[in-house]
Amino acid sequence: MVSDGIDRLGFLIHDVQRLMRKRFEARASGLGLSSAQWRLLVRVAKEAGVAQARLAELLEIEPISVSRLVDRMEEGGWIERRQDATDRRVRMIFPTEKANAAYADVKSLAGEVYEESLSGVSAAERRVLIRVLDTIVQNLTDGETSSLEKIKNTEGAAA
Amino acid sequence: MVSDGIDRLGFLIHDVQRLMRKRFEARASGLGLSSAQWRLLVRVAKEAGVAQARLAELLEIEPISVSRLVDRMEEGGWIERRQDATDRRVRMIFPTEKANAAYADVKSLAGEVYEESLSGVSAAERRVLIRVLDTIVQNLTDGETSSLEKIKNTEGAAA
DNA sequence: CTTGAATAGTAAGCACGCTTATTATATGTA
DNA sequence: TACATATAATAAGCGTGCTTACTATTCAAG
Repeated sequence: MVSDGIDRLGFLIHDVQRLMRKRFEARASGLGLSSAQWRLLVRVAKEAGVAQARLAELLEIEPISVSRLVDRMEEGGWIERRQDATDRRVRMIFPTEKANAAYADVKSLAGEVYEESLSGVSAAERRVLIRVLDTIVQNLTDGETSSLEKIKNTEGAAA
Repeated sequence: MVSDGIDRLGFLIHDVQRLMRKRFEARASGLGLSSAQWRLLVRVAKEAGVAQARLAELLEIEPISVSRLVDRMEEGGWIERRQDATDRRVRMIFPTEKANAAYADVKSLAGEVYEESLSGVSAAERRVLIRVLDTIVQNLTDGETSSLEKIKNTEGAAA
């Protein structure tokens, strides 16, 4: 137990997240999509017309962060804001044709990054990895379940 | 293989990193140390007098990021810049007494966050987790080994 | 209907990462 | 020695997250 490596968990997770994001963005740089934009796009693709506030819940970031992310993605031609007819406070978000066209490409690109990441890792180890990461998310989400409990986050996300 | 969850790896890693950072910073908020500052402090504690450029290598961030992080940490009274006598370009970084005093506390605090994260995860699963994460770091670090190969990153980091 | 609370979105300003460019200093070679 | 190159640190400006505070709009209670 002296050196099980758990004391490096934070550094490890941080490094893995950083390296995966970096590699993804290097691959996707030709498209002009960052990983944050890709995460948002996945949600919008599955739920066209979603309101920004709902996106903030789904992505678990603050509404203001969605606001500015959507600003840049609208400028980039990835999404489109439309007024809701019945509630004038709401901006509905739709993917553009450009986004729909890029979707499959970027998804398979993300898959490539995952495969490169997991080179030399057995199927059994992969299952443990995913299960443990799911557990960590659950453990750390308890206690701030207020706005999250209603989110069905388990329907296969793509990246 | 249809639904092994690997297609969620990026999202999972991202979520875990975000949640762990958030919880750590909530705990450490009383001290005024962010997780980025804590990472830097761990390095400086082990290698007092290290140059900023070396810190950038160790932390695997850009020198300019170190520069501004060090600015804020100097303002916060965590570290101190000193001129190198033999090379006037170099600023050597030293931890302050305040940093040394807080070190053990923050380290055990980080350990608490890890334990909360891994609640319900067996010792065997923890070993797999750490080993797989190490493998991912290795897989994704290959090919950009230019400035990293000389870094002994394996001497037990604390958080 | 009117008023007060809740909700959707944005603004301003900060932390921490980045790229690109600049300044100061060392170093290696003609 | 002198000049070209390399290195250490910083500046400027951007992306993506945050907190706090604001406006516009809707909804609920009286």
